[in-house]
Amino acid sequence: MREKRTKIKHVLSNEPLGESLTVMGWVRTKRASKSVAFIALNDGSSINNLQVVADAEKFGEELLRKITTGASISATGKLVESQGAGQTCELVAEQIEVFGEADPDKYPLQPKKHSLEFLREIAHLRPRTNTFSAVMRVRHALAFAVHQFFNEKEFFYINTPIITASDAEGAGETFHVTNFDLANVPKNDEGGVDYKQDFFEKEANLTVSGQLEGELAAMALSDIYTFGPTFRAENSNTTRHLAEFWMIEPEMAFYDLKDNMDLAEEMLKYLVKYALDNCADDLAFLEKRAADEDKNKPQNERAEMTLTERLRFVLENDFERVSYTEAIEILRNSKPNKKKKFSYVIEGWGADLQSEHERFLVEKHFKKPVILFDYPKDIKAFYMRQNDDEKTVGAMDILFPGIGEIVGGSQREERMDKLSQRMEEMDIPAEEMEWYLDTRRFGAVPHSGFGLGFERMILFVTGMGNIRDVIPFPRTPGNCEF
RNA sequence: UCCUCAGUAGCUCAGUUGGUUAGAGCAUCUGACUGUUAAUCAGAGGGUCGUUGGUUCGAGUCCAACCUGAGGAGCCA
Repeated sequence: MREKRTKIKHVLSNEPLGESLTVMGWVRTKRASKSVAFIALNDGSSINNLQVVADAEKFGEELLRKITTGASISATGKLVESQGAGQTCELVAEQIEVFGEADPDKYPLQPKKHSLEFLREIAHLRPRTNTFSAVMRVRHALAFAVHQFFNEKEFFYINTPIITASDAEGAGETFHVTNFDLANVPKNDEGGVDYKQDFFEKEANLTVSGQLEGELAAMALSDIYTFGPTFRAENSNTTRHLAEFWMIEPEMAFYDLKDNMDLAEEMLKYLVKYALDNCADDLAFLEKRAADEDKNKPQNERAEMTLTERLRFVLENDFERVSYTEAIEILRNSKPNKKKKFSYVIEGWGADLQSEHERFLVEKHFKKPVILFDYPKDIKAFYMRQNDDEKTVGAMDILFPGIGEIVGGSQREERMDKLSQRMEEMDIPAEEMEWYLDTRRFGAVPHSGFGLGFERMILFVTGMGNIRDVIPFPRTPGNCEF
């Protein structure tokens, strides 16, 4: 029988000096001299390692040889005050068991800095690095905080389908779901694909948003949220797009656009605060990592604030709320616009904002998170509520420095006539969406909701630069390994 | 998908205007060292220079195509 193990996090925080205990984990490095070996052991419970001291004579060359970077061991011994600098306590091993060796000639992780690009190629091993274990712990904390936030607000967590049949949501290219033998796809009389013979007897795809189903639930439970995977078959190759990502989509009955913005801002701040309160060690590590990386950049590209300063700044300041119309005026009168520094010069009202414009507003003009609202209806989705000016809809996007759009939402059009008119104008096939339209036919109420890109949030909180490094196994065009 | 840049040892990189046997640091291995902190010191092994084709007496270096990666744009969360 093995002794019960203690997680290293608790060993380091409680420091039960003099007690005998067992720890288990993976070896980060081993430093050996003739008489004694020092093993830096990490079990993922914390960014910090526990130093295990192994007497060379006691354990012998054969055992110590197996203890290499990446090997997994169990060590039992007494926790004592450390004789060396660098740690306050250490475990003097009386017993060591090697669970699994890691051939040093083949194990790709070394006790040195690796590039994020290299680690992406070994995504199955990268959680064993400081950076990725820290990111994953923060990711967990944020996911937990999402549920806690909504639970405190008496929202209900609902699960919307991952496989859907309607392609009418207009949120981008979809992945098809089929049971067909692709080498021999059944055809109908017109020569098209005969979906009647497929598993669902109709065309099906992976969801691009849980919003429409979320609205159905909100029309009964008042306040709901979804938190699930989302799929977009867009050929996007950027630091902030994934083909498979996680999205949080609250939907609230009786909320207007302002209520919606209030909730989104409160939620983002709650998540940031939760991370600051609960992930201090990991954030300190990530802050240092980001600062080191910054040193390699030219002066003008370096961050003005450290990671935690940035998080506190978001927490302590109101987001700037500006209407699309005001934003266009600001942009039109801005220096880069007048000097034609923008690739897309703002001529007038109605233009879609390019990311250079969003960056200008967030990073140069306001220097804080910005909520843009009341967009022209022609550049937004069919379900957004039409304003009385007949030009704009009650949409809102939250823009974060360095990330861009982190939240996109709107007040939904609850008036049947307005909605069906808009659907017709935008060629949305109503016959596929009767179930959705029923919410407008029966007991329609004003309601609102938004979508928060979970990985984009993690990007902001961890200070990482590429969305592929904040999800364990990223799916992007041409990449579906692991 | 478009634009730009990159691909040299396990990793991170250097390699002059094309010119003999392609280098460094780290990692690995061997040895030294009574407590180290990405330990230190000494030595060793390790390369079809992304792929294919071309120019040339001669290509890591020049040209073309392709592959892979990164950054930016678009799409968006």
